[in-house]
Amino acid sequence: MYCNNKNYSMSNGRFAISVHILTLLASEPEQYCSSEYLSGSININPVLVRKELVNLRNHGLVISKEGKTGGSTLAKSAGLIAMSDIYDAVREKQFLGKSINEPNPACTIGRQINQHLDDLYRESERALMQSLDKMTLAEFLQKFS
Amino acid sequence: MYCNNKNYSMSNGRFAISVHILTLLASEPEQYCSSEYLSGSININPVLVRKELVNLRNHGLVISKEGKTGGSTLAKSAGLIAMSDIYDAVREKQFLGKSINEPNPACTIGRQINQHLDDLYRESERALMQSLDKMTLAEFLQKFS
DNA sequence: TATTACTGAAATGAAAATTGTTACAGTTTA
DNA sequence: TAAACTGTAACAATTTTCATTTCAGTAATA
Repeated sequence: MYCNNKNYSMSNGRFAISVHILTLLASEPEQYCSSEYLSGSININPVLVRKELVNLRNHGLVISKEGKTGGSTLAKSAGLIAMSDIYDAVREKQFLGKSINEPNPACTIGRQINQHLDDLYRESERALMQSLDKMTLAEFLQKFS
Repeated sequence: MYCNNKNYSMSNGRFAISVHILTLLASEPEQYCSSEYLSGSININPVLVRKELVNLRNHGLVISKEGKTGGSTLAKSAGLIAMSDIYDAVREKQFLGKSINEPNPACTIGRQINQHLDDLYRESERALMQSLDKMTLAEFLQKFS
């Protein structure tokens, strides 16, 4: 849908942070939550929250409003957002990673390994996505008592 | 089986590097390959290769021999090594990651999110492993012409 | 219309993680 | 004893991640 390959490299906290943001928004439907409020629960800097919100917005998961009383809210019902949508929004590069350096093209193995890793990753990421398809944000929220 | 949580944090190139190492070893059965040779194909520092070999050895995937004519070789037939075994060897922490900071325990969502993320990760990682189970190192090697 | 409370975004810095390098003791072969 | 390796530590360089500051722009509202 949209891809901002600017600064991030799919990795650490981004999925967790986006899930956290969206869960908070889902728990306060009809409300616009400020980045300050969100960052208070996640315990990270509000500017980072706003950066994640840019991405979630670009992927059609949240809507933001500027100005006083501004903030963010879910762009659609939590029942219509799957965990795989969130994964898809934060995903970049290949989830199992590649070596930073180019393998040796003079070597039979080195010359082809990235192609074959790509194939393997594609297949296993598909399995991962299928699993993440099974839970919606609404179902995830229900776990919180 | 074994876990060396010393310096690494499951992430980027390690899976790819370990697959590369093992593919090279599988392509030269009956031989002990030096870390120099392996690093030449991967295009990384031989010391890094030796560090990965420590891990693969600890997980029972390779055997190494010291001294002149030393090097490493597969500990078992490539047909008996699944990609999931390699994933398992390099895996650490949670593959989708957590925020570095502790979420706010005073918040209903913050207090429980890590527990629920754990559950989600466990389930989706199981799906990933099942997918990686399907290919052996021998099958992977066959793709190289 | 001035104030307040937000977002959006850039720029910069600090901290952490990753990768590279050097060095050298120990092992085995010949 | 020399040569060619492994094993490992220590440290440097690089890259990535996360935090902070700052400020322009927007919208509500008193």
